[in-house]
Amino acid sequence: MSQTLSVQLRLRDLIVSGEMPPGERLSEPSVAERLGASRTPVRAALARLAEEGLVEPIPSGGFAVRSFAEEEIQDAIELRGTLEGHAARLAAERGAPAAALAEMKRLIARMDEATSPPIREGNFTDYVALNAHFHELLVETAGSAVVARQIGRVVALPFASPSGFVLAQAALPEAHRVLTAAQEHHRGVVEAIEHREGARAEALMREHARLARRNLDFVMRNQESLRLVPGGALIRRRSWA
Amino acid sequence: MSQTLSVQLRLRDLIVSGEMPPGERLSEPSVAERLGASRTPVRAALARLAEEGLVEPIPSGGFAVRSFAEEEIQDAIELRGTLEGHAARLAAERGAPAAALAEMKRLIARMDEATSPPIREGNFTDYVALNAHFHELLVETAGSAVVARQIGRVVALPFASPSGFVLAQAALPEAHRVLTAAQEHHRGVVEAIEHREGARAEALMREHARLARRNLDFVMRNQESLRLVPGGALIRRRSWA
DNA sequence: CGTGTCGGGGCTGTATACAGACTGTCCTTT
DNA sequence: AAAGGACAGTCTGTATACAGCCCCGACACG
Repeated sequence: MSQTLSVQLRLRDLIVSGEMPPGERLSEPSVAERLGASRTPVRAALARLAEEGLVEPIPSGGFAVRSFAEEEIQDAIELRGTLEGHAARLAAERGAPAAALAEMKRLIARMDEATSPPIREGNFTDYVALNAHFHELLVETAGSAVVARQIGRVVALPFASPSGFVLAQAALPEAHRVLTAAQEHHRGVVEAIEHREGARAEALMREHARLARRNLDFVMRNQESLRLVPGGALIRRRSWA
Repeated sequence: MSQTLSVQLRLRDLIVSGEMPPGERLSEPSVAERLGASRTPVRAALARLAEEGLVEPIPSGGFAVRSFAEEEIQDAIELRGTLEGHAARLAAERGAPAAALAEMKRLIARMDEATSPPIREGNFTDYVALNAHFHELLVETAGSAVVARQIGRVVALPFASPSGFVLAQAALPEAHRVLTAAQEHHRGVVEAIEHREGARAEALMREHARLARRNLDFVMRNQESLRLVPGGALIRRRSWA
């Protein structure tokens, strides 16, 4: 693995895990020393993280760890809904290969399994992986590199990803109801794509993303569950400074 | 201006103008020598252009000038329509400041002027500038940094921008009709935002982008007009290699 | 004549040196 | 005592040196 990639991944981990608090200045020399690399790969890694949106350039030069207003995350989630809706509509309008549809149904069935009793340890992480896979497959099925790339950029923000809040949601009293609704959306989208119902597929994915917004609402009222959200330490409550 | 930025802009010009043909390999030393900078800023500039999508990493290392399939551009334009529709809907739902609406109306009026007789030299370039400004203002009015950033990334591809085909469209026999339709869309969107009609605003912006797809269709059948399109040299006709 | 191997050239990734700009502090002056 | 200026430390932007890798071509051998 290249030094650049290594620095990028480790730095992202440090940020997302909250070890680097929002606002912390990241100077090239300090990061270089901390991660044991020279300035050149550190510089490249910082530039990429800035592209992702996890750090931002500050006026005095260099970068700082970003923080995110709750509204901003709501916007990002809704935007993901719109983009995934776009992808679903494309898949429906242009037709999806039977193999892709079958695979999506299989994933849905396995998510059903993972969320039905008996509840075992690790069921939720199984669900998270399956869910992520489902969403990726949906985007791929749309068959547009441009769209896939764009969605990838939105999802790069950890809390905007389709699985960002699923883990925290386990602590939610309505966890079961939300999961049932989510699975109903999944089923509906596949059916809509199969029947070439573009508008329905699009509407469903938009509504699907609203579940994440509900989860965010809840998590913001529950500081303990916030720690289960990747990047949760970067979220600032409504109206700080 | 920094060397990095200078190299980035000049290299982009060389690519978009067609001086660097698609497929041409861009090695750091060659670009550095050609543009009179050292490898360090060249490297940074290439990375940014890769982010924009104008160049792509090639397996043997380094980058090459990208080419774009017609379908890909159609996809990018439709995606822009969806995103601008999203922005318009947000503006409508959340309400737009009166000043922004007034400014948009003013821009529309000036576009009317620019497209009505007497046709002067430069009318079209006026229109292009006003149109670009209108679209930027619309995005800004949505009031979401996340959405603005995302749209900016799609629009970075020159032919996906709202004004990409307007200039070439001047050669189109239906130029006047298309412009009239576009202005009708502009008027309708402002009205919809003003009346808080989110769905209408969104639908109009989507339809608006379809005009660009029509223009692309035409331009692809008219090699001369293709040269008026920024980045036209990068477009490859349906099914090359 | 075809194939395999060896060598050279060029390229990327990385480290590091250096110049200019900036920030923050401390001292001096009013 | 407060304000302004000078200085030191640090940072970024840039250039450049160096190592390892890959690709291509040439040459020799079967």
